[in-house]
Parts: sequence; structure tokens; C-alpha cells
Amino acid sequence: MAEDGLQVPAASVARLPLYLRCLEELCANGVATVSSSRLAELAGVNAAKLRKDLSHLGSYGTRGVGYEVINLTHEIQRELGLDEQSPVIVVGLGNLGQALAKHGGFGDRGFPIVALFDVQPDIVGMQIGDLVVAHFDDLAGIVAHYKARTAIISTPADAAQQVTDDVIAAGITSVLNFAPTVVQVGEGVALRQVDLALELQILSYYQPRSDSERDTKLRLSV
Amino acid sequence: MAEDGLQVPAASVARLPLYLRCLEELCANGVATVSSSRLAELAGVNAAKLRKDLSHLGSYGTRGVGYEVINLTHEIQRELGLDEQSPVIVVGLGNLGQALAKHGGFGDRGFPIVALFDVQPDIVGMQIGDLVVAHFDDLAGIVAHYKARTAIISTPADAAQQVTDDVIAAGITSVLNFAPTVVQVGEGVALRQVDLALELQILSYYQPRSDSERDTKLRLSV
DNA sequence: GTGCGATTGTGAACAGAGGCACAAGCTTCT
DNA sequence: AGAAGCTTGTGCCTCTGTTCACAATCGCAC
Repeated sequence: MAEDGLQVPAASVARLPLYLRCLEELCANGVATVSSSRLAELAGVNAAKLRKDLSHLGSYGTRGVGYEVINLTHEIQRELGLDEQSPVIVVGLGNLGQALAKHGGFGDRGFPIVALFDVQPDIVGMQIGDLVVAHFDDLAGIVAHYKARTAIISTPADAAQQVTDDVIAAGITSVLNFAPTVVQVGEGVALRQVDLALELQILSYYQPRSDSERDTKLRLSV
Repeated sequence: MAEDGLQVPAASVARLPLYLRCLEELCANGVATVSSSRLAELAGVNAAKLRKDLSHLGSYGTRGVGYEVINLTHEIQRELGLDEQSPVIVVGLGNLGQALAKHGGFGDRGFPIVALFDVQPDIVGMQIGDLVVAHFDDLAGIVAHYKARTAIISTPADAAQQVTDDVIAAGITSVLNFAPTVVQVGEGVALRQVDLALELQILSYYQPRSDSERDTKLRLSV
């Protein structure tokens, strides 16, 4: 089975980029072949789970040997649709937005940031890295010009939904939302939400505590 | 059942802060009471799931009426251990680290940033917001002084594991890792990992594509 | 006080993800 | 060529998480 994924489970999809990152590191170290157990160790997951994840995109391992690093890298990239560069825009250039715009990790991984947008007069026109912040009113033309399909939203919470609607109207089909609010998108648009403060609050629960009526609660998060 | 959670499922714990954020918004708008269906709508989840999540921390709703916003807010905060402030340190003040240090969202939610660390000579001594970047060598004393228990790691990938080990040795029990690498922590230390580029790669999979042998793949992410 | 409409809390069915364990298959050594 | 030793791919079982559907319970009106 698992000919050519009719469907890769969401949980597997979320781990594929992780494997990819590990493979790239192995490649940089000149490793040509890797076993599932070794790769699983690097990724911090169970070896059987890793093999099952990889099996969803076909049989690219060799029994008795392992996986060819370069080959597997390419197969994961293909499955994820990372064969070609995917231009990204950033909307909202406060502290976080500026950091994201300057962050090299996106361009390195096939997501070059091609345009920045804001509405604040003191931010529009500002140079950040190689780019100059454009006004959000000019969104549609610029998105079309660069054929950008992905938007990073790092606006204040109260603007996020309107901005999301606008970028989708301009042709964006993937949205990564950093604004601390839930945004809604229609069919055919992919969405992921990241809230930094939320992560700390989740961690808080797993802090060893003895204050409350609870005894001890030490557990590892995932 | 669900007297006082012997154990709240991890999936529920991860959603509680989300509900909290929605409740705070309702509170700011002067709403006193909310039904599970309304709150679920705001949080973008199923109403039954929300009720089950809340049931893990006791029965704080009123049948026929709903939940008292203020009361529920407090109960979730208590369950998550957010009753008191939890000081946070940031290690690694590159672009992302600086943005996180200046980001107001942490302090507002009970996680005041009390110290910043780096090792680069041109960064140590720099003023960021109200704080001056300390040298990582001074970690132990400063962590002890502020009784900090949470660390945000935003160093380069190759330094992340060593830094993690060091902050844990200094008394940190919760780690939020932004470095693009998997770090290991021992028993009794809570860990969450956030990789921004990884999020874009996951989104990439759900982009409508027709290039490959795959037909159409439009699905909503969660 | 009784009845009615609304909403919670939860049992039970269902779906998805995780992990063990082993057969299948490759490579190497003799 | 045959045997031995790995490692993959996967069937099967378990466990966690999700969703439905409904009884229990509340406030309110009359």
C-alpha cells in the first residue's frame, strides 16, 4: 500500500518538515545513508512511527540498509510541495513582524519574503533588511506581481481577521497567523495559528507545583 | 466525575489558554455570561469538546445559563497555574530574541521577562526595552535572584542543547525552544518547541496543487 | 408550584494516532 | 550459493481524542 499517498495523515504531515530538517543536517555532515532508528533519534520520535510516516509517501528505504539521505530529502520536499520557491508576504511590522522579516530561516528553506505591508505612517516606507515596507492599500498589485501565495500575519489582534480576508481576496492561499486571536478562513485556504504567549501558558500547567490541592504533577510535554 | 482533575488530557491543556484568551476578550467587552456554543465559536472548536475540556476542571457552568465569564477565567488560570507571575528569561538575542524580549504579550499574561542573555560581545550590554543584555556566564546568579523558572531559547541551532542544559542546571524547569533543532530535557522539565519555518512547510502541503500526480488536495488545517 | 425552554455534563460510539513485533527483503560474508 | 545479520514496511492491538446525543438541571414565566 501507500503507493502514492491518496492522503497523508495530518499528524504525519506535521512531522515531515522535522525529518527534513534532520536530513539536511545529516547531509551537511556528509552522511549518505541513515537508518530509521538513527533519524528517529535525531527527530525525537519513535522509530516505528517515523517509518510509518515515511511509508505514506512510498517505499524509499532499502531493507537491511536504511534511507539514502539525499533521495529521502527530495521525496519529502516533493511531497510537501517544496520543489519550488514559494514567495511570502508579511503583514504587520511591529516587533515580531520585523524580526520575522529579518529572520533568515524562511528564505533558506524556500520561502523568500518578497514584500512587507503595514498601515502605520511611521512604519510604511521603513527599510527592513532588503525590503521597504509598502502600504497595505497596495497589497493586491504586489501580491499579483510576485505571485505570492503565503502570508504571515503579525498585526494586532483586532486587525487580524480583516487583514486575513484582504490577503485571501488578493490571492493568498496559505496563512500563518501570529496575531493572538482566532481567524477564520474559507474553503481552499490553509491556515496555521501560532500564539507565543499561549505556549508559555501551556508550559505553566506542567510546572511542578505543590501549592494547590494537587499533589505532584511532573510530566513531559510533547 | 471530574471532581478535581487527577489528570487533564494533554490535548485539553493545550486548548485551555485559548479559551482563556477568548474569555478575556469577552470580559473586556463587558460580557458576564457565555454559553459553550458561543465560546466554542470564538475559539474555533466544537462545543461538545469545549464542554468536555472544561468538565476536566470541575463543574463551573450553570445548566440553562452558561458559564460566568469571570469565574471561569479564574478557574482556568488556577488550573494552569497562572495565579502568580512567572518570571522568564530569554537566551539568545538575535532578531527573534530581541523581538520576543520587546513583545508585550508575555508580560501582559503573567510572564514578565526579567533577564536577557547572550554571549556575543556586540550584544552583551545592549539595552533592549527596559533590560540590558547580560553575559550567559552570569546565568546562575541572575536566575536564582529572580527565581525564574521559565526560559525562552532563541539561540542558533548549534548552541541550543548546551544552553538548554545550562539553564536547567541553573534551576529552570520550563523551556520554550525557538531554535530550529530538537533539544532533549530530563525528567521534571517541561518543554515545547516552536519552529517558524517548519510551520510554513506544513502549510505548503495543504496548498492546492495540480503539478504532481496528485489531483486536488484542498483541506483545512487545524 | 408547575411547566417550559435552554444549556450543561457525560455515557457511548467512533475516529485517529501510536507502538509492538514480525515477516519480507536487502547486503555481506563464507 | 547459502546462511547470517540488519533494517524496512506493515498488520494488529491499544490508547487517546473527538463527536454525538440525551438525561439532568437550571432559570423564568405564569
